Amino acid sequence: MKITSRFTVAVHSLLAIYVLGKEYKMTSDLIASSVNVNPVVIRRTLSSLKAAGIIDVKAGSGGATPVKSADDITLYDIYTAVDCIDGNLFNFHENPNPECPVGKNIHAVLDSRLKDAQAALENELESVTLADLMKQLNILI
Amino acid sequence: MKITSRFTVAVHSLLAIYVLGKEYKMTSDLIASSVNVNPVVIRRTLSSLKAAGIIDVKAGSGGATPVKSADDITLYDIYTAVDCIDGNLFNFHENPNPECPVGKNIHAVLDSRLKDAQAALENELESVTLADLMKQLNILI
DNA sequence: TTTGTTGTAATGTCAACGGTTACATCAAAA
DNA sequence: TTTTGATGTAACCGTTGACATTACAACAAA
Repeated sequence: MKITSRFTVAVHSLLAIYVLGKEYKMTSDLIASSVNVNPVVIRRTLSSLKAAGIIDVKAGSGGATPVKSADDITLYDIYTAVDCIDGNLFNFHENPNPECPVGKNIHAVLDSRLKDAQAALENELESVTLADLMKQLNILI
Repeated sequence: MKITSRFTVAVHSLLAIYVLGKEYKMTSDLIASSVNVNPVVIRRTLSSLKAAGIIDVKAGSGGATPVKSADDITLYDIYTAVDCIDGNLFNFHENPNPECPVGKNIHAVLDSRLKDAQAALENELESVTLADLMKQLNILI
């Protein structure tokens, strides 16, 4: 099972907006042609990023523009903005048998371990900003 | 998106086998009644764990038994045994546009960050053994 | 008012998961 | 040797979520 590509699409879109936005009007069509997905997918992504206060999108006249500073946007912010995961990364089987000593205590034993693992992932995402990626990207361009 | 419950089902099953195995014959039916899923789901899980060399399952006479020491089984071992993920945790959109400066370099910029995040998750799973969980469980029983 | 764009609903396809039935295979006890 | 109780596995189903796509209303600026 994988984390939805909405996440990498969102990161890609933001890089496009923040890096190319001065030169071009960043419409959903233009971004879509860079990411190589349907423009509607981009509009949905931008809608989430807008709701999270990361960018602004102009209906009518068109174009997405930065709101937050790239230094203040972490990969974790993007990951939560596009709703990769609704709470728990790990699925847990429902209704373990409370009559069984293992079933009765499985949550007590396992829950915190799963939370720790998820937290490790999310902390790592938290440690990277969009500005970090832009620095790297500007060297390559 | 979530990591399949095969993982927590496998951990639950192993705890049952390692903790209750001395007292009971651990058949797929018995484990299924503790986990509260269909016995076939358990048989599939046990089959994976057997292929990974963690347990032995006796066809015919029935019952699952430990092979590896609980100290030598990490949550990561279980996670890989049941194939939660086939390589990359993060899905990446295919074919970003190589004509675009962002599309051309998105992998160079993002891949290592995603790998780091995934590694953080997996290292955390690697740091917990089945024996750790058994210790906790035995206190609660 | 025309034009280009965004917002969003609706629909279709596809893959994965988990549930379930069915049955062949197997090993040990009777 | 037959019976019994398990496992191994194929087959099929229903559900869910992702992503693609079409369609069109709403909108803002030229």
